[in-house]
Amino acid sequence: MEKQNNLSKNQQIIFDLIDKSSEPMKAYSILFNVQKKGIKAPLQVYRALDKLVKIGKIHKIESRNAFIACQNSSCQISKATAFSICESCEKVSEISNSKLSKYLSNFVDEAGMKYNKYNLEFFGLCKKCKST
Amino acid sequence: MEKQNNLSKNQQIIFDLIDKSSEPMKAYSILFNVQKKGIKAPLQVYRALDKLVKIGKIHKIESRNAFIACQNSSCQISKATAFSICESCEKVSEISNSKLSKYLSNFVDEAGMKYNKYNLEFFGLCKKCKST
DNA sequence: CTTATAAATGTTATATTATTACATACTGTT
DNA sequence: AACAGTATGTAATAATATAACATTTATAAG
Ligand SMILES: [Zn+2]
Ligand SMILES: [Zn+2]
Ligand SMILES: [Zn+2]
Ligand SMILES: [Zn+2]
Repeated sequence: MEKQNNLSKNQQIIFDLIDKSSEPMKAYSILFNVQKKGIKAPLQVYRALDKLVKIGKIHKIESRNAFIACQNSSCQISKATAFSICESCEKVSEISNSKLSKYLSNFVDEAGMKYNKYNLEFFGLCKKCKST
Repeated sequence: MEKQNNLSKNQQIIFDLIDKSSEPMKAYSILFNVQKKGIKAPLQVYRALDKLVKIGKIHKIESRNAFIACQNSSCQISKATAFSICESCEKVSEISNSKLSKYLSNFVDEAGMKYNKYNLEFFGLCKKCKST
């Protein structure tokens, strides 16, 4: 049986906004967009973001300080994330490649250490930007 | 022939500090530590950091907003970085594993796209923290 | 229903990280 | 000397994130 994770009011408002956005959203942009719904302070946004990240509904793009909805219903664990980022238009997509995730999840470093979590960000030019 | 990259005064001061630090340093901690050497403003620090990152002498640990000296003289390109981060003691090491870097540099996503740059951060418990 | 506990909220203030804007100086090349 | 590129100095401000404290709501047990 799956874990239930019903979102609270603020969490739902903020998740809906991020989920319908076509690009990663920054915390203060989120704040601006939900003020009409009664969320007035940064902390209310950050608290919801923290929770949503923890349960894997969204991910943080660390190099951009921005948040994107999980595109990959199976990575609710939020422990193994990979993204492609266009350095020209800033388009971000979540990479869902089982070979890659297996390779990284099973990676053992020179000291024999295994990791329970990783975040990978690839940078390059997206199709559209490459062709122009 | 290699590119020369002589560091300027501020760049050298800041690189030396980061290089001799046993842990990643944050920008304002760097600022505090170099004030006696005449570097007084955040911008002076950030400018030196930008340059040092660009030439690959240091790397930014994105998830920590901190900077670490490159441990791997061969990655001066600063385009292919991988780190292990202990979630308990925050120890960070640069991973130098040619199989991993080849795998990631050659990675092609589902859309056939190749990337010229990546950053990978692994999280877990270091040896010391695991044993306690 | 009552009590206990954890999770979520509201609010103010503040800390931390990073950039804009503008003036000046240094370095190497022609 | 003139030029271009890089680096510096300084002040102000923007953008990102957390601390502290009071209150409320949801969940589960007794
Ligand atoms: Zn995901
Ligand atoms: Zn693009
Ligand atoms: Zn390196
Ligand atoms: Zn540790």
